[in-house]
Amino acid sequence: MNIGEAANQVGLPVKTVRYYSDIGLVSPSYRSVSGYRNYDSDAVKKLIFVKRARSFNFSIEDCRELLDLYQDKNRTSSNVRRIAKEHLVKIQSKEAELKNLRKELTHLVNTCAGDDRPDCPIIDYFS
Amino acid sequence: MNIGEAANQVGLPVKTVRYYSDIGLVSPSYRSVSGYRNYDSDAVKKLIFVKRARSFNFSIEDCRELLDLYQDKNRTSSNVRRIAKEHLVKIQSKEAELKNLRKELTHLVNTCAGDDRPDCPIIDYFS
DNA sequence: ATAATCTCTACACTTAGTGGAAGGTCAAGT
DNA sequence: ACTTGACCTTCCACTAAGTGTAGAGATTAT
Repeated sequence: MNIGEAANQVGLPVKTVRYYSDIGLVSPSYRSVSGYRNYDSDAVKKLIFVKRARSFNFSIEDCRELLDLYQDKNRTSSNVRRIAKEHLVKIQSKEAELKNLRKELTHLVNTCAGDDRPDCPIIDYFS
Repeated sequence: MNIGEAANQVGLPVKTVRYYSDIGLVSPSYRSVSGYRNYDSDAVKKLIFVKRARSFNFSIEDCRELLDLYQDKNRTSSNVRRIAKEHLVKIQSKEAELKNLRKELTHLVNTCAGDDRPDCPIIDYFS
């Protein structure tokens, strides 16, 4: 199928599928004589795989590695687990960071009167 | 003082301070004849202000707005509070999203044996 | 005078795409 | 056969917030 239908089936913008093709993440199964990208069901599966992995915030490079493992019949689950765990650590630290930010900012917002006077603890805090 | 000393006092890389100058966020107080940026204590204060606001993940454009309010003696704290609250909403939704990701991924990682066999619930989940 | 350090501008690169321009292709309708 | 419209192609520019590097000029120390 052409890129439009593939993108439609997967639920990604055509532009994104073309981008994945450009960077060699998911290549079309072949090109037509006139240069049209053609995706078979295998390529579509890879696109879906990448879409899911991306929805977990795995980077493109992570996806590349996971995709390799996905296709590798000799893979070991420990490899996949390693990537996932490394990613988990990043997510956890980002989550903790945001939690702190949220707490501090909530406090500042609650302390700020938010009226027509110029006094503002938020500004003061940053100054 | 020159950019190096200013950057040092503020605790930002020289590159970043130069960048802030380039985008007109914090301009040096003047330029020397030879073109060197010169930062007075007022400019340094602005840099510190921006550094703090950035550490709260406020975008550059937010910082621009906050900086305007910081300098505006006729400001109302409600303006500042509005920006902060909008930002807080973004932080909260991002935090919630990461929390979900973390939970799901934790589950997947825990379910995965991580041994030398190819069976992997993480890969399965993405497929 | 010379070497070391500091600064300047300008350009490229990063992530993961998105938007648009200019042009080629394909199927359907007239 | 011709045209229209939808679809496809490549290429370039843009996003956020800087960072890295190159080449050149300025300042400071020896």
